[in-house]
Amino acid sequence: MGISERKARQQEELRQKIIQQSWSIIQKEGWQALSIRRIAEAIEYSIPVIYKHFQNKEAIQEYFIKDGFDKLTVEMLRVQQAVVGSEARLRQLAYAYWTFAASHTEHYRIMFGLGMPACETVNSISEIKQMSETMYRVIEDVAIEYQNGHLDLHLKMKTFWSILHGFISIELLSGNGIPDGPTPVFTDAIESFMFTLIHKR
Amino acid sequence: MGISERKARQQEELRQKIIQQSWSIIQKEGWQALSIRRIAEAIEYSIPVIYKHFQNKEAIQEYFIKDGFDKLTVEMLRVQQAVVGSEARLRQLAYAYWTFAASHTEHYRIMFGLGMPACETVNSISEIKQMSETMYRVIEDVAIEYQNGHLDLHLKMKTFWSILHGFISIELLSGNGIPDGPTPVFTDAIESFMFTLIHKR
DNA sequence: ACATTTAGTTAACAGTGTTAGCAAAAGTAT
DNA sequence: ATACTTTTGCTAACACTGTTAACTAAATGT
Repeated sequence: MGISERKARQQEELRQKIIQQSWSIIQKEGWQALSIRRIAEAIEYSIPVIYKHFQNKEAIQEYFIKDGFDKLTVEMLRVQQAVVGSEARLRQLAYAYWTFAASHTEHYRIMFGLGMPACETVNSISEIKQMSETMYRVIEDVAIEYQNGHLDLHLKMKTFWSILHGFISIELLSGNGIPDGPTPVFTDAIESFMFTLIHKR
Repeated sequence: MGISERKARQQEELRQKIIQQSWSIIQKEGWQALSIRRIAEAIEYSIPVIYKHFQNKEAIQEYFIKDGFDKLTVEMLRVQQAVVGSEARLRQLAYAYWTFAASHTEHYRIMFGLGMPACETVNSISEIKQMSETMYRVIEDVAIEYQNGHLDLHLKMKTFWSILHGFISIELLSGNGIPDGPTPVFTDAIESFMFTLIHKR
């Protein structure tokens, strides 16, 4: 009875084909250019088959948002392995975030564009939760190491994320794309933030 | 020869009607719901007349973006009159920014959504320039008062704006709308920033 | 061999931005 | 007042968009 397995496999392949062809269109011509018809043409199937794999176009966007946060989380965790010390790890986290936005700008735009699929809040998307929890843990490590565990670390995390995203959005606004490496202003802000984590007052 | 004046006046009225009806649709049903046909219906004219006043839909969006930055600038300047002292004025500026985003959330979304009309960079939109220059001057006043004029104030301004926008975007992400008044985390971040402006090191 | 499920199709609906071509009204000149 | 010109606005269409109902043909189960 390997038949249904094969079918399931083929369906999964088709789903992947939808995803990868969609991504190819997005990379070449931007999210704007992605339409159901273009996808159908690219995968060489008729339009309605797409709706067998994604409830609607919003679901495709949602997939890429989740995928983006997944990749960002993986990247954050990866760079940490290369370095020891909670402080250095937090720095690395910030740079990984910047680098992700700089090298996957279109993806970053989709993730944070005003088009956040309605109903769902940030807490209901587990991929975002994972990302922010990864952030939280690294911040926590720094605070604990310097005996500042009494700080409201969730608020600290919010602040950290706001700084990261803030700088990147303003950079995005200026049109010239995001510089490859973190700018001095950015690293300066990160250092300032770390200062508030490390030193009591 | 008051005829052509009257015509110009009527055309201007029609343009205003397009703007105000568009805004009414946006407020009631969001930017998503705004279509040329809906506007045409609302102003009780046929579709092509809209193209006499705006080159295309993007131009309408651009109008609202500029309008938004104008209003934000006005608001920033207004709140400053109520208070004396460069430090207090910078604080007021930050609160005005927050309040604008909180009370005109849809407008703020349009202004910063990934849909920034292409070609134009932040420097080519004079309304954005005005806003950021208003910001700059207040920051400059603080720096000068504390004899920190040697700082790169353009970078300081970028940092300030990044903080403001960063916090608001993250707040927007969480879905529950922006709290009416600035949150403690936000004011804390603003105070930290002002600290770096005031104290030498 | 027959019935049933499933995969995939065509064709349509209702909506979008945009524009070419035309009619009518308004203004100008004789 | 008549003829001409410009302005103003409309109808109708084009080329798209997301989405779905209804159908065919193939694959599977009995």
